Amino acid sequence: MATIRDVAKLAGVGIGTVSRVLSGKGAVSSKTLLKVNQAMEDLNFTPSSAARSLVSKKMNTIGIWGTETSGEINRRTLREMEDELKEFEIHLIFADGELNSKLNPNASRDSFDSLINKGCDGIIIWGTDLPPLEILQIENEFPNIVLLNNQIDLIDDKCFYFDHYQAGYVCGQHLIDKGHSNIACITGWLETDDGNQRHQGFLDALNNNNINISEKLIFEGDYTYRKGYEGALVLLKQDLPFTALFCGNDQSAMSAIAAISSKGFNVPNDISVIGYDDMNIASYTSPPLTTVRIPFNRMAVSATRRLLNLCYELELEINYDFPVQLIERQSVKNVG
Amino acid sequence: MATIRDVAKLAGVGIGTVSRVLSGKGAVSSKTLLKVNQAMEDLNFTPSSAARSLVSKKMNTIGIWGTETSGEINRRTLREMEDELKEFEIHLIFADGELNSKLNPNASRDSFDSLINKGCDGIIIWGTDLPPLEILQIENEFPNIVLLNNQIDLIDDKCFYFDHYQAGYVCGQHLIDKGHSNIACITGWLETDDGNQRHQGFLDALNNNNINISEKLIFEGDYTYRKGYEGALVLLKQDLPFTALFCGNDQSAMSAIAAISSKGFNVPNDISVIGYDDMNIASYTSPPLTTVRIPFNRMAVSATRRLLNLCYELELEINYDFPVQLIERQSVKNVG
DNA sequence: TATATTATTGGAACCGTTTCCATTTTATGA
DNA sequence: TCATAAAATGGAAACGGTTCCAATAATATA
Repeated sequence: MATIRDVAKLAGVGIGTVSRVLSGKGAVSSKTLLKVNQAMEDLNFTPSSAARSLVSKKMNTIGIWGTETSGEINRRTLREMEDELKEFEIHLIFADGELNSKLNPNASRDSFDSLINKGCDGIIIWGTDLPPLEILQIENEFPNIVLLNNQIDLIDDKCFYFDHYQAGYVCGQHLIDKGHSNIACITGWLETDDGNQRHQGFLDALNNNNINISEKLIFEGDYTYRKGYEGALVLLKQDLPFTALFCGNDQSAMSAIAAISSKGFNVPNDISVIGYDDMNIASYTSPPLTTVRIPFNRMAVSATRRLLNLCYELELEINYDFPVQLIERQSVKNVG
Repeated sequence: MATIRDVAKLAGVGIGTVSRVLSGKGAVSSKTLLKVNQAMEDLNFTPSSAARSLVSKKMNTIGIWGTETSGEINRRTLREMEDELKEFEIHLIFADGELNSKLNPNASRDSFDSLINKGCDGIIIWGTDLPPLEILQIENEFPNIVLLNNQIDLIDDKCFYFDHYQAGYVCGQHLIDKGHSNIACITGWLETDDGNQRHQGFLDALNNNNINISEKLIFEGDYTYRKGYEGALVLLKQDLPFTALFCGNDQSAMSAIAAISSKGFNVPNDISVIGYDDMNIASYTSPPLTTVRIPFNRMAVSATRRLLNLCYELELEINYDFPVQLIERQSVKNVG
């Protein structure tokens, strides 16, 4: 591997000159420029990123940590974040926590620390797996962090999140607007804040419209296909009829539809179903899914930019407001 | 940030001693060990990975490149690969090529090169976006690569792939075994080798059983939900009746089912559908999807290990054989 | 006790950049 | 033509580790 000294020797110049050519900063005469470029080409020179990092104290790498980095919608997001980084020649390093971080907090924290030890310039903390106090503590000695899908008042300017309460409310209101009053629900994962918020918003929409929902028609899910399917079967077994079902995410909505169909009911004629997320596939389920679109990508891009600003003294434009949008397809029927 | 010299000074020892403690190699007396560890703790010392890389010429980072890194099944895989690396404190860096690499080969190659420039110790090339000749050329000057879902004879020991022909054959045979003889098909993306192979296997199964398939009942898809949906509608419009449909992947199978249902037909009573991949959701579609399971994770883990062996002179056990498995659920009906 | 081994230790040299400053070259103006 | 300012250049020092070897301390052996 050729070094800057090899290049300098071949071009007959000093190493300072080569460095100047490399960085494009500092005066270099045009004929020197030519010689140096030629030498670089001849030697197939690539600057060592390790040496650069050593002196610049920048790794040009940011980490992303969390357990929410699975699932289709999230992967799509990752790609957009990468695009945002590409321009600045920053790379993305992953460290997923354990899948069940609550059960094994040490392993999670270890994988987080590995990102710091690696020397990442900044870290995106995705989700709510770390307790707020621990995050504040981290932020104190390592300020280059940004929270995605999480909120802590003291560092609100580093937090990017949705109004899940609002989105849940919109879903509840939509079902009511369509004339439903016997409504069931398969919640998201209530251990998570956002799962709770969307549930609360949904509940309050019913409340404000003086619609009661029986405890028996609330099934506690966890965002998985499995729980969606199970949940729908359980709800169907109650002797309380319902005409509409709100699901905590599209995945449970899809498998709930499958369960409902398997029992001989029709969606939306017998039961309307509304999802949450607007995954790619939501347009192609049978029937196509009415759902609420969470502009996750735009949010992730803003979080990425905020971190870029933090790490590299940039001033990229960022956004803190991510309005939610109801997408009407065919899984909710008007029972006016 | 404390350096090794700070630690040495505080502990009252030489830097060589600190380095020995750090690496655990070389003799250190027990009381010195104690002093040094204490000093490290007091100073909150973390060795600089840049400095380490500079001298060791190892980045402890491997890259993963390709356009196939989206979609549910693949993200799941990524997590397993990470797990494999964690043990050796290696991190994973991403560089997705452009989504349409064929349309924009330069951008793809750029993102690949960025991984090399970054100094990754090795690279996993995922998919068939790079022409074989180009890969061989790369391998020549940068031997630490491994191919996932791609095969090139000359470097077969670095290639990890399935027998998609075999899997396609299994699907065709299964439909025939179930008594179907009027069969339609929504292919995978035929621009890709694996898309072609599974299609060819499928066709040969029909051929060997003396079953004809009309050109009109072959719809060229591309693995997306959209094409699955469109394709099913197009096939339904032909005046050729069919009782079974083979889809190039589960995603198109799912949306094909949605399209078929939307036209008032029932799966599997009117039309049987068989998918390909066995995604998570395949158990929760309506009806649950009969499909062929591709043990992608196991393959990816082997590829990762092969690369680990290549980069760090390890001898992890690897596997080149990944048999495919038919998963019978309820989307294929016996028309005995 | 003197000598040969072996265990520990310190630190110079090096890895490949960037930064900075002193020096040399070139251009400018009177 | 000469003084002066501006442009271009070379290279030492620094970044923070690892490696290696010479020096010293501890232990074993005769």
